[in-house]
Formats: sequence, structure tokens, C-alpha cells
Amino acid sequence: MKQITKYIIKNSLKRIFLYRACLVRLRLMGVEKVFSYTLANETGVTSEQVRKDFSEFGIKGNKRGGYDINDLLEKMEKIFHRNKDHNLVLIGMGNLGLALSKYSKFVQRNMNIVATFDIDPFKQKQRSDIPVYSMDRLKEIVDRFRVKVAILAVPEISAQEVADKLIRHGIKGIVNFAPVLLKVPQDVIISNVNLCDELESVIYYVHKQIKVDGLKNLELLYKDMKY
Amino acid sequence: MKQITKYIIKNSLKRIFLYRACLVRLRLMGVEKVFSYTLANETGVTSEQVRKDFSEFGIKGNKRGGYDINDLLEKMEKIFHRNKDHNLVLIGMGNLGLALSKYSKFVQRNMNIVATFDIDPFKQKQRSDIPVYSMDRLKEIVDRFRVKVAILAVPEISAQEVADKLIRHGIKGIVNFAPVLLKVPQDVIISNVNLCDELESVIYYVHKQIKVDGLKNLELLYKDMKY
DNA sequence: TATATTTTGTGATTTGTTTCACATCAATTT
DNA sequence: AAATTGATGTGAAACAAATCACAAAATATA
Ligand SMILES: NC(=O)c1ccc[n+]([C@@H]2O[C@H](COP(=O)([O-])OP(=O)(O)OC[C@H]3O[C@@H](n4cnc5c(N)ncnc54)[C@H](O)[C@@H]3O)[C@@H](O)[C@H]2O)c1
Ligand SMILES: NC(=O)c1ccc[n+]([C@@H]2O[C@H](COP(=O)([O-])OP(=O)(O)OC[C@H]3O[C@@H](n4cnc5c(N)ncnc54)[C@H](O)[C@@H]3O)[C@@H](O)[C@H]2O)c1
Repeated sequence: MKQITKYIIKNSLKRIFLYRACLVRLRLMGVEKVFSYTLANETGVTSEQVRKDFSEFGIKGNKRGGYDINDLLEKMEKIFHRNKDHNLVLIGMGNLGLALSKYSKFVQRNMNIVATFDIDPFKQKQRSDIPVYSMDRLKEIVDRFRVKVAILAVPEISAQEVADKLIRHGIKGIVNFAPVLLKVPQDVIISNVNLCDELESVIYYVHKQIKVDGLKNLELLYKDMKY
Repeated sequence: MKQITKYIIKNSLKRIFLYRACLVRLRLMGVEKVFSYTLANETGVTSEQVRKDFSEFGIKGNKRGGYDINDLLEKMEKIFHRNKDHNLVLIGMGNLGLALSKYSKFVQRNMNIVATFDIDPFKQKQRSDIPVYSMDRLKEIVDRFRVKVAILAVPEISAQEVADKLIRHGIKGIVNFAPVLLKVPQDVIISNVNLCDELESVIYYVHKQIKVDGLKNLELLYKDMKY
């Protein structure tokens, strides 16, 4: 049965990503060990929160000794399946799609856009290093590269239709840039990125002059946001 | 004092945006009245949640009669300061910046990118309808157009430096696309958009075959996500 | 006008998340 | 070897968010 799947990254997972980025930086600087309060300082949370988050993901340090950075990163890579490569497809090679197809950080993080797709034959001329195919080659590519996750950058009006097609061909997760709530089967993960909403809420909060910061900020805080 | 400002849109605010999009669609279809359970159905939440959210933002309906769509949208416009225009600047006219500068939905929602900026003189040739200036004209433009919110699409390495400059010139809110935690004064709102993290978490959840859906989905749910 | 019906609005309750407080362990010092 | 120190890990407590349950209000019906 198809239904609206609202999917929001859990805050603890968001924080884990922050810790990881921080650990990568520290390792680059030659640091080998880290304490929960170091990570806490760098990421604007409390040290208990760091330890609780780690414990949620089954990560253990050594008492008194803190955490070994290499060890920690290795465990995280396993948790996030970063030891394997992940093949992605990108649908819609318009303004946004083109930018995304050129974004090098995806590759650095083992996520490869193996092909992009567009209905517009004009766009199907190679626009970046990655080939641009017409939609009728979707199944072939998805099967060949065992693609499970897609990036959807088509206009609002086509988003549902394209999502349906993706799912028919075996896609299980979609990062959706179109400002619509997609109706999908229960086992499909949808992450909606809505830049207008993002901007509007910044404007909203700027107008209220309210914010959340690392050093837990006052009564206004919990009235209006969560972290 | 500068510090890490972690800012996450409150879920109730996210839902309000969903309701609004839905109301706009309904109005377009000629519908005039709406009940909490209609909105709930369309957005994948419960009707109590809709009413609680409305009450948080001080929105009242009429018992038995539901809500008047025009009235509701008007109230929301006021809450989100959508009756006025909001001028924005966009810094970094690379791949992503160019795409964003061409995004028409911002204007449709009363958010105007009045100018874009880049240090690269090559990019300073007009790349879209909006002018591309060098950074030394930032202050002039921000002052002239009373800009309070900026979109930051520069490389990771320059993000903090550019953010500092923006804030010196009076910017109070930033939507940041660079994958770094910016250190800013307490009264500045930062919203981080991290596409890699977004993709990685979809991959993570796809691997776990876990999802949240509108019809509250069992034990697996609360173990891993929140909505 | 009285009664039934429908939908809102909100206290009370449940569920989830963060912070607190401290036992536990490992390393260092005496 | 014992005492001290400094960090982790985790139940308990505090806090926040979502759901439940129902009174109150508005409308429809008899
Ligand atoms: N441009 C931005 O910065 C931006 C920002 C946020 C969100 N978005 C959203 O991302 C989506 C794409 O935006 P854009 O600015 O790149 O639009 P665009 O019009 O430039 O590109 C859309 C592309 O999708 C293709 N397309 C249309 N229907 C298709 C179909 N059925 N199958 C395959 N391809 C199809 C078109 O040919 C076009 O190339 C939109 O939903 C938009 O709202 C864009
Ligand atoms: N391209 C994408 O799809 C994408 C996706 C997610 C996140 N991002 C992030 O967004 C940012 C921009 O990405 P991009 O792909 O557009 O990069 P890019 O290199 O194409 O563009 C960056 C632009 O910023 C300009 N710039 C550099 N330093 C500057 C400074 N000090 N002041 C003003 N302008 C400066 C450069 O001249 C360039 O035009 C990066 O932080 C990237 O990680 C990009």
C-alpha cells in the first residue's frame, strides 16, 4: 500500500555525522585519541550526549583512556556501510541536478552517481562527467549497478510519477528535492530536502531573534526548537 | 562571543509548512473549508497533531465548522512574515550557487535574491538574471536592500571566513551548504544543509529497512527515528 | 426548542529524549 | 600495593513531544 512516508533523520544520527566529520579532521591533524568532551566542544553538545549517542550505536571507548580515533572511525564506517561503495542514480538534469552531478564530496564518501537521467533529449547530451540517459534505460542501469538509492531533482509536477517508476525498478530510498510529499510503499525511505522551507524558517527565527546554541540557551529555547 | 550554533527546525514548524503547502493546493482546487483530519490525511499525521500545532501558533478554527482556508493562510502568512518581501544575498556562484540563483520558487514565496557574490572575477560575469558582484560590494548591497539572511554556497575552507564577514555587515541568518559547523555570535541563526549526510542516512535506513510512516509503524519506529 | 451530531481545543497520560549523578574501571601517583 | 585521579557508561530524574480522551461549542435535525 502506498502512503505518505515522513522520514526525518533522528537527531542522534545527525550528531553521529557531526562527530565523524570532527574525527576525520582530528585524524588529519595527527591526533590519535579523543575524549567525549573534546567531541562535545567541537560539535556544540554535552559530553554525556556524546557518550549516550555512542552507546546507542554500540560504540565503546576505554575508561580513562577515551576513544581511539581510528578505531572509532572504523566502527562508524561499518555502521554506515561506508566500507562498501554505494551506487546512486540522479533523475532530472536541470539546474539543480547538474550541480549535484558535479559535487565531488559524494564520491569522497563512497557514493557514486553511476548515471543520470532526463526526459529532455537536449539534456541527454553529456552535461558533466557522468552520462545522461533517457528514462527508458533506467531499469537496465539500476539492475546492472544494483542501485538502491536515487536522487530526485525533477519538477514538482513529475516527482510522484518518477518516484513510482523508480520504486517499480527496485529503488528503496529517495532523496527528494521536489517540494511534494511522495506517496510510496511502506518499505521505501524518503528524505525530503525543501530549501524554501529551510529559508523560510531561518527568516522566521531571525524575526523572533531566537536560537539554540551549544551552551544551552535559556527559556526561549525549548519553546521554539529542539536539538 | 562566537560559538557553535546548532539550529534545527522544530518539527512542529516543519509540519506547519506541510499544512500550508497542502492548503495552497486545496485553495487552488477551489476548496474553501478544511477539517483537521483532511490536513492530517494529506500530510501523514494525526488530526490531533494538526490541532495541537495550530494551537501552538495561536491559530483557531471554529468548532464543527473546521477551518476557513483563506483565513488560515492569511494567519500563516502573518506568522511567517510572508506579507513582506525578504531580500537575500547568495555568496558563491559555483555549481550549487548558480542552480540556487535560478530557482524560481524563492521569488514565488516572496524571497528575492537581490544579488550574488563571488571572489572569482570569472564568475562575476553575469551568470544568471541576478547580478554577480565581487565581495567588496557586499556591505553596500546588504545596507541598501536591508538584507538580513544569506545563502552560503562557498567551499568548506572559506565558509567560516565568509560567514564572519556577512555577520560583520549585519546578516542575522545563514542557510549554510558547506559541510562545516560555523562559529557565530549567539544571535545569529544558522541552518545547515548537508546533502552528503542526507544521502548517507537514507542509505543507512535503507540498509536497515526501517521507516516511519503516517500510520504509526510499530516497534522498529521509535528505536530509530522521530517525526 | 430539544436532541443528536460533528468537530474543535486542551488537560491528562504516555512515550521519547536529554541531563544528572554516580558506580566503575583504568591509568598514574605516592 | 594502596590511594588518587580522570574518564567512561548507564540507571534515575527531569524534561519535552505526541497521543488519548473527552468537554465544549457549533451546527443540523426532529
Ligand atoms: N534549482 C534549485 O536550486 C532548486 C532548489 C531547491 C529545490 N529544487 C527543486 O528541484 C527540482 C528540480 O529543480 P531545477 O531547478 O533543477 O528544475 P529544472 O526545470 O531546471 O530541471 C528539471 C529537470 O527534470 C527533467 N524532467 C522533467 N520531467 C521529467 C521526468 N518525468 N523524468 C525525467 N526527467 C524529467 C527536465 O527535463 C529538467 O531537465 C524541482 O522540483 C525544484 O522545485 C530546485
Ligand atoms: N555542488 C553541489 O551540488 C553541492 C551539494 C551540496 C553541498 N555543496 C557545498 O556547497 C558549497 C559550494 O559547492 P559548489 O559545488 O558550488 O562549489 P564550487 O567550487 O563550484 O563553487 C564555489 C564558489 O565559491 C566561490 N568562492 C570561493 N571562496 C570564496 C570567498 N571567500 N568568497 C566568495 N566566493 C568564494 C568560488 O569562486 C566558486 O565560484 C561547498 O561547500 C559544497 O561542499 C555543494
